[in-house]
Amino acid sequence: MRVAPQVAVLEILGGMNLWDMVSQKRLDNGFGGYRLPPIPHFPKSAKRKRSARKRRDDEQLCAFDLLVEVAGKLSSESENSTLPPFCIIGRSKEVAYASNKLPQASKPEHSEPLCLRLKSKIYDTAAGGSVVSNSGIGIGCSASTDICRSGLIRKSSENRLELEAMDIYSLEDPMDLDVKPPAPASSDSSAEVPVSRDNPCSSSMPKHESGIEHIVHRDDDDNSSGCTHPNTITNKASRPTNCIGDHGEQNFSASKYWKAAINLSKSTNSASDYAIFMAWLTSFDYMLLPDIQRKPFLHDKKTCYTRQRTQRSYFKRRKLFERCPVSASNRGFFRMKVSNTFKKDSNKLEAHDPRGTAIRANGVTSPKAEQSSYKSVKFSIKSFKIPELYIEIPETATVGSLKRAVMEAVTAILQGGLRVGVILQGKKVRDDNKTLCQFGISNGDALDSLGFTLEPTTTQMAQQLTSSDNSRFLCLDDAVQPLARIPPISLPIDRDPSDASPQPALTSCPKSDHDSVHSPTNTLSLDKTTENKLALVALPAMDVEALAVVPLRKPKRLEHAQRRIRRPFSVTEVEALVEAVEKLGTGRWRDVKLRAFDTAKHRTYVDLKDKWKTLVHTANISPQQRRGEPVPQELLDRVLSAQAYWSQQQAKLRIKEEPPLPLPPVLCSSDPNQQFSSSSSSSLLEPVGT
DNA sequence: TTTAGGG
DNA sequence: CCCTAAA
Repeated sequence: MRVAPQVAVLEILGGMNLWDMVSQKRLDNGFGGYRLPPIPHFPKSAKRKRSARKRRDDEQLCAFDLLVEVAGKLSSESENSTLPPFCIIGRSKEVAYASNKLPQASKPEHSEPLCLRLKSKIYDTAAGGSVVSNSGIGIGCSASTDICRSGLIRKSSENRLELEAMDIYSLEDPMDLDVKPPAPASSDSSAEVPVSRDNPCSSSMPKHESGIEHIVHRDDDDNSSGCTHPNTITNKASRPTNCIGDHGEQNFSASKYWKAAINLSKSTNSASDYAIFMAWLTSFDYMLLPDIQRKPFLHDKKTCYTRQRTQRSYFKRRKLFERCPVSASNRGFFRMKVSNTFKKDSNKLEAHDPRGTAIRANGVTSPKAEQSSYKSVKFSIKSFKIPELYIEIPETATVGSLKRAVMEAVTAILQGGLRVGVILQGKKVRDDNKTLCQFGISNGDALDSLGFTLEPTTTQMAQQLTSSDNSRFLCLDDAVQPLARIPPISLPIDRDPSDASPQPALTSCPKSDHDSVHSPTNTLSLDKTTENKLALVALPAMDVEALAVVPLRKPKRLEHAQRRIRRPFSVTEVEALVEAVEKLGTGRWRDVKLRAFDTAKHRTYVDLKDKWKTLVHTANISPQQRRGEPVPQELLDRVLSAQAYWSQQQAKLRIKEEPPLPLPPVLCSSDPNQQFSSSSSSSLLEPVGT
C-alpha cells in the first residue's frame, strides 16, 4: 500500500499542544472558526474531481499556512515562556519530508538512511518512511529527530538555541525518493551556501546539540510503525549519541543540512552563519521565522535580528500560495483542514462539534483478536460542525455588522479552546480512561453510533453551543497519538485513544511511552511528556477529510501577497496585441499569446484577453476618461474594428450552428488577415448586422 | 489548459 | 489583475 496515511504533526515544546495554542492564540492569529470540510467527496466528473482535489490541496496548503502562522506566533511569544523558539520552513509539494513514517513505507529498503532528496528540490525521506500520499501535506515541527532529518534545525540542549523546524511534505509518489543532493534550492545560489558552508558547524557543534545525531534512523525503522513519536525524538534529543555513525553515510547528504542548521543554532558567535542559514532557509518556498532567534543566536549581532524583531515573523511564500484559493468569498479566511487516517491505531480522535459532525468509523479486526492483541479501529471523521451560535441582531443591522457579530461569536467560542467529546450511541463518554474496547467502540456497529463533538472549553461559549454543552472532551492529544504512531503492535487498547487526559500534555508523547515499545528509545519518551509537546496532527487520509478549520486570517497580510505586480501594456504591446487579434480573432487568446507575446513571460493569454477587453472599453470612452499611457487613437480604432468584426464572426457562427439562418458571409469569406489591414474592417461590420 | 466573463 | 465556471 502506498497509501500511507499522511500525518502532519506540529509539535511544539512547551507543554501545549497545537490545539491549545491555537485556541489560545486564535484571536491573534485570526483563527476564526471551523467549518465543514468543503470537499468531502469528490465528484464523479473527472474534471470536477480534479478541481475538487485541487481545492482540497489548496486548503491543505492553507492549513499549512495557518499552522505556520500560528506556530510562528507562538514561537515568537515563547520567549518568555517555555516554548522554544523555532522556525518553520515549509515547502511546496515538491518538498517532502516525512517525519512520520508510515508503517508500511517504513519498512522498505529505504528505511535505512535518511536522505535528503529533492525531487524538485530537497527532499528528506526519513528512512523509509514516510512517503506521503499525494495530495496531503503534512507539517511537522518538533525538536524531534524528524526535524533533524528534515534538515532543519534542531534545538540545542540548552534552551538558548533551540530552533525548531517545520516541514511540510507531500510526496506525489513514493517513488520519488531518489536520493539527490540536498542542495536546497538548487537553483538558488543560496542553496548551497548554508549547507556545505565552510562552517564546520558540525565539528564545532556539540553533537548532542546538533540535530544530526538525532538523525538516526533507526527509529524510523522501528517507528516504522508509523508513529511520529515524540519519544523517539526525545530520546534522541536527550541523548547525545551520534547517530550519524549509525547510519553512516546514508544521511550524509542530509547531514550537510543539519550541520548548517546546527551551526546556526549554536552560532551564538557567528553572524555569518546565521546569514548563511537564513539564505538557505530562504530558498524554501515558505519560511516563517519567528523572532526566535533573537535570543539565541544573537546576542551579539543584534543588528541582524533587528529586522526580524520588527517584524515578528518573516513569512515568505512563493508559488504555493498562489494556489491558495482566497477568493473574494474566502478573503480573510484561512482554511485549514485536517484529516486523519489511521492505519492501525486503535484510536484516534478528532474533535468536533456536537452538532453536526459527521463521523464514520469502522471497526476493523476480528473479534477474537481483541483479547490477545488489540484490534485496531479506524475512525473516519468527516467533519465537525461549528457549534451553534446564537446571535441577536437588529434587522436594521447591516450585513457587515452581522458578519462581525458572527465573527465575534465564533471567536468567542474558539477563544476558550475547544475540546473534543465522544458520544457513543447518543451518550457522552466521559471516562477517558476506559478503552475503546470497553466501550465496544471497536465494534463496527458501535462505530456507526460514535460521534465526536467539538466543544468550547469556556463556559460561556459552551452555552452557546447547542448540543455540545458538556460533553466530555477528549484530548486532542490522544488523537494525535494514534496518528502519529501507527505502530500496530503495542498501542492498542490500553492506550485508548480517547482517554487521554485532558489537557496535559499529552499529545502523543505520553503514549509514546507505550509506543515506545516500538521505538527503541522508550526511556526518552518520558522526558517528552514532561516537555509537553503538542502535536497537531493531521492527516491524510487520502480522501477522507476530517476536519476543517477556517481561521480568519489576518485580513491583510497574506491576502494577496502574491498578486502579480501591475505591468501596464506599452503602446508597442498594444499594437502587437491589436495586430494579432485582427488576424486571429478574439477567441483565440492562446494563439494570440503565442503569436505576439510568446516571449513575454509575464503576459498570459488571460492577460491579453483582459487587455483586449480594456482596450475595447477604452476605445469606447472619451479620451478624457482614459487613463494611463495614452493609446494612439489609430490603435483604438483598429481595436473597435477588429472587435466588431470578430464579434460578428462569432455571432454568425453561433447562428449557423443553431438554426440555419441566412447569413451572407460578407466578411467572413475572406481572410481575416487580409481584410483587416486597415479601417476597412469597420465596413465589414455593417453587413453582418443581420 | 483555455475560454469567457464577472469582479 | 484576479478568480472561476465551463468547456
